[in-house]
Amino acid sequence: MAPCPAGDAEVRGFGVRKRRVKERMDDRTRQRQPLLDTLVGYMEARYEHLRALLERADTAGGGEVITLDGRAYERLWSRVDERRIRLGGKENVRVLDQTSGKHVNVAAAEDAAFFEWAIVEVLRHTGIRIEEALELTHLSVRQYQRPNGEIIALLVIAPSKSDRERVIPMSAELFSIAAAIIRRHTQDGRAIPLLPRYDPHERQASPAMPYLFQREIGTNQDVISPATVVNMLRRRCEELAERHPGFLTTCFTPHDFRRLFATELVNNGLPIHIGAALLGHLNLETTRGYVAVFNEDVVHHYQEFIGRRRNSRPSDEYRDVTEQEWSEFEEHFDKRKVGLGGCTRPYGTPCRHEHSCLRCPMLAINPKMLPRLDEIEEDLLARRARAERESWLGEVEGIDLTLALLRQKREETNRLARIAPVNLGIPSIQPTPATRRVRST
DNA sequence: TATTCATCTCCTGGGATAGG
DNA sequence: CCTATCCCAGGAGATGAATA
Repeated sequence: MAPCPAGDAEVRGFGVRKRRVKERMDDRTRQRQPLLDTLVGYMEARYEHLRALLERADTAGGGEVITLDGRAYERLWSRVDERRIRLGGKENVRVLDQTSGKHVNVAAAEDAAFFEWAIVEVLRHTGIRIEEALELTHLSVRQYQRPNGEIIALLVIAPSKSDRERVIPMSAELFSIAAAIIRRHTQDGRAIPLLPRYDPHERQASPAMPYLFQREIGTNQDVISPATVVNMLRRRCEELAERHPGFLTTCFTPHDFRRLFATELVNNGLPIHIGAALLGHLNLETTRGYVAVFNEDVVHHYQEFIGRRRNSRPSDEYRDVTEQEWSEFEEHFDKRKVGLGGCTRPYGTPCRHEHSCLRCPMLAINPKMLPRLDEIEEDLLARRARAERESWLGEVEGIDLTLALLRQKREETNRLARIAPVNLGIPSIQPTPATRRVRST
């Protein structure tokens, strides 16, 4: 098609309309940003509540009333349950929620709540598109070894919009979520079931793969569909609206987490081209479009970044990430060294759990840290013996506490190592320039 | 602007349950 | 054991946003 001449009536007003659309999306993100923590907290609390309820209702007899977090539930028992047991199965754990008067299948509700929590966590920690999230498989969780021997967990995102796969380093939180999903699927010692997934865009089913977001609905094992996630988020936001007025007019969609992720990254000082690599954008303008929410901040960061780069390489603005920049990004991990090993939280994000390294999930999952734990234990035992000789009672108590945590950590590490991809025969990868660089066109 | 893709919405079907 | 009903996930078309 021939290009339209400037001033053509057909394109007049197009720029204005684009700006209005952009303003609407920015406003959407601004509205949701302060609500994110509430939503995340609610999802987590809801899962914890149902998990505890399942634990207690499972052992309760029919008619027994269970009180949990101020809510009363009556354990139900029906003829169907007896029939299921007679047929060699297990009864459904159902309760009557005495507050709402509704029947709840606790086992199903707990399972749903787990995956609801997990998908929200994955979306907000990775900023990936909903389809990419649902396409994550066991094989997407990889590791690669830095030249210094350190292992970094990576998430391989299959392409959905562009045709290039991308690899993003996993934060401690993200890895613990992935491990929780894998652990849930493999808790009875079986591998993650291989399932085909229907792709609504391609209109065809994929080959059978160990999808992470799959669950049992009735007798069917199915991969969770995008519509399910949308509906789930709407239901949860509606529930929250009863207590939190902010949710009365605001509902989250999966894509909102992506906008929030992009905004947070850039506001935390991550160079925009690395942000683009993490988000899988081919064009920096796209990333800028996502994050130009807090305008002054972003413009400031962006100008500063462009300015620095102009000084060193005046004529080459939209270039690939250089080896040096990428190493700098990687070296950031080295700056996060703590007593017991390495903390691989994302670039530019502060740790909210200061002095809690022993309980940090990232520290537990790296089996390479085990010999180091042994060394530390020896050291602690020696210090304890001395403290005891000198009758420093407070010190002995403190060391005992640390020792207990350390042993718990070791046990956890061994347990996780059995299910973590590290030991599942998944090959390590060295990312090639093709998989780790920003492409600017 | 053209094209691709995300989201919404409505319909269908299957599982769970209660009651006969 | 059968059937009615409810609930919810999945499928697919429609609509509009995102992207190149």
